[in-house]
Amino acid sequence: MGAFPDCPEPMKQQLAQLLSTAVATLQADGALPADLSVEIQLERTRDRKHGDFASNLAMMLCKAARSKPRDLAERLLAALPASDIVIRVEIAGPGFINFFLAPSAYHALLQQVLADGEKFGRSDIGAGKSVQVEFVSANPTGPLHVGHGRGAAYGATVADLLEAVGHKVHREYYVNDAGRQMNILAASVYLRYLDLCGETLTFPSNGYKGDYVWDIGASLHRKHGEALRHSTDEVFRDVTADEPQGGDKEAHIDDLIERIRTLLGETHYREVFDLGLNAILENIRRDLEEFGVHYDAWFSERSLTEGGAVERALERLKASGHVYEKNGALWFRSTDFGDEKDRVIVRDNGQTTYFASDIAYHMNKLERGYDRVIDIWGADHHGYVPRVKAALTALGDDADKLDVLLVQFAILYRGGERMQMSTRSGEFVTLRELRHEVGNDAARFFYVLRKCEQHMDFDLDLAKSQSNENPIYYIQYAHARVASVFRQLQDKGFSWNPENGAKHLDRLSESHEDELIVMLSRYPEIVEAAALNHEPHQLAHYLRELANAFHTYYNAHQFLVDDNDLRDARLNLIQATRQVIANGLGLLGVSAPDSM
RNA sequence: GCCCCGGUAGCUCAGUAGGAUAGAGCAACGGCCUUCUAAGCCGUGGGUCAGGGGUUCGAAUCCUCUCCGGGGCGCCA
Repeated sequence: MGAFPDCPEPMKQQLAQLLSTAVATLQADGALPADLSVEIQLERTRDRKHGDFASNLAMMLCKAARSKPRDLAERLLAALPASDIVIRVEIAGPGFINFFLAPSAYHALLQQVLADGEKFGRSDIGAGKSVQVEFVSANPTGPLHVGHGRGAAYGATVADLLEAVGHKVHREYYVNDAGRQMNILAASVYLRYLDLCGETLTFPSNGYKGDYVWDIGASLHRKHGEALRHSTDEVFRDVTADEPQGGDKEAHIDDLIERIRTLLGETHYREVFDLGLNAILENIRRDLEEFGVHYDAWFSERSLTEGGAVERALERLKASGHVYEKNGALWFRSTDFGDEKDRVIVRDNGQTTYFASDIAYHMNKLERGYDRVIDIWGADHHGYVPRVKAALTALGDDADKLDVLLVQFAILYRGGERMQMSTRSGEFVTLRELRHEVGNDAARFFYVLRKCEQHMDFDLDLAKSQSNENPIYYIQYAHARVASVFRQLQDKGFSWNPENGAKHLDRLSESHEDELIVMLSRYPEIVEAAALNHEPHQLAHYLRELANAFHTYYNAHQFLVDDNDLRDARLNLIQATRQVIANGLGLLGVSAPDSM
């Protein structure tokens, strides 16, 4: 443990070490095949009658040993080296090896929590490996809505967890600042501007209808007055009819974009475009920042095109021989790599597709030398995974370095009715509204309470009306209660002597105390599992259990007792509890208040 | 049609790379505040783990089929 030379190996690792020594001994004796590679499995027991940790090792190896599980367990037990932290080992059931830990092991752990403080639970098992995590990356065509919130909370927490276990994490937002959607936004802004100039027009059915588009149109008007105004007749001349008028909504908006572009000229058009882009991007940035979601980089899609990266990616693909021309377009033969069909990378009109940019982007990510690259996408993009991996493989890159984590939708209900989440129609609940309604803490916690592949039903009315019953308050309350106890210390004429407490931890003999200490000792294992499996919900659930153990203890026993030794020992315990809750909530981006 | 995710208590969900008698919250019911914050605690009831078949010492967990729900299958991004 290079980063923390003072802290002993976690209990679990120590026990695993004992078992592997025993296995090696049996292998030397010929009781087990020498070439057998053994993976030690140890797990927390569900019932303390079975000790603290259990291993199914004997049952796993009984075939290789040509022996009954219980017999093998006996031999393993005999070969087990002595250890300070183990008080007893038993064989139980079909052949489980159950470890009972010494109280001193738990007492040492308690002191370690106090000594490590906010570092407790962190580790360096990530060994400094670099990981890039890209998440949210919503198109800057409108404010973030509650659907994006899940990706934001999940991505931020996964990133923080990975950092906590020793990875070097780079958080990135991919800004889709090129492409058709942004042009539609620019056109929408311009049309709202014309409206404010006094023009009468029918807004395209495919335009962005949200109120924020009016706002951007208004700031365009403030800046330029009527200088950019063109008559409705001029703008809509020769434009394909919109769908409600019996035409084609896609052609209608595309024609409008071209028309507006021509009328404004490239400079002014770009100005309108950038005004929309920057206004929305700034809004998104602030929103995420307020949500406790921070980025190291905002990566522009346009920079890929302008910097020649797309061109370079296409050249490399061509050189790989997996590209062909058909119907005037350029295709990538992704079927060579298991994709279900080939994909266009340059359209017949000469424009590169979004996919082409994405190939260039992922090429760029790998060129930056990360050990791992994690993309967090909405589940609706799942079909996209094979083609991106196919492209990386075709480029000669290691596609296995890329992990795509798919986050299922949060389905929003209000008044029992399902709500649509369409940026285009302007009908959506923004992330900001949600944060204001239920608070940042509750929102962050709620989003990571379920594993990412689980669909999420989110009843807004319920979240609002029951905000006091949200589990987050239960956890925060436990933290506040500890703080409150310490505030009461002086009022009662006591003081806390942690050194004295450390000397009398054996006074913590109540079953509630025992259970709480065991819960605390699990924390490093939980952080590790949550990080490596990208499952923040494990930490969220753990914290609830920890809070439960604390509340139960709180109700059963008085901490501020007259007995100095017992009082100090109990204060050590609850201070450690407070520390672990604060650390865990911190990793989830949730505050740990001292009073509520 | 093909692909991805899900189906566990009335509701919302956990179940740790198969492990010992299936858990929690909410909802329901019954208790606990002259004592460190009752946003709390204690207790009760509630389940053919969607269904069939298979794999093995052992399956909610792995394989397979069926049924149900959500999403995806563009020269859109």
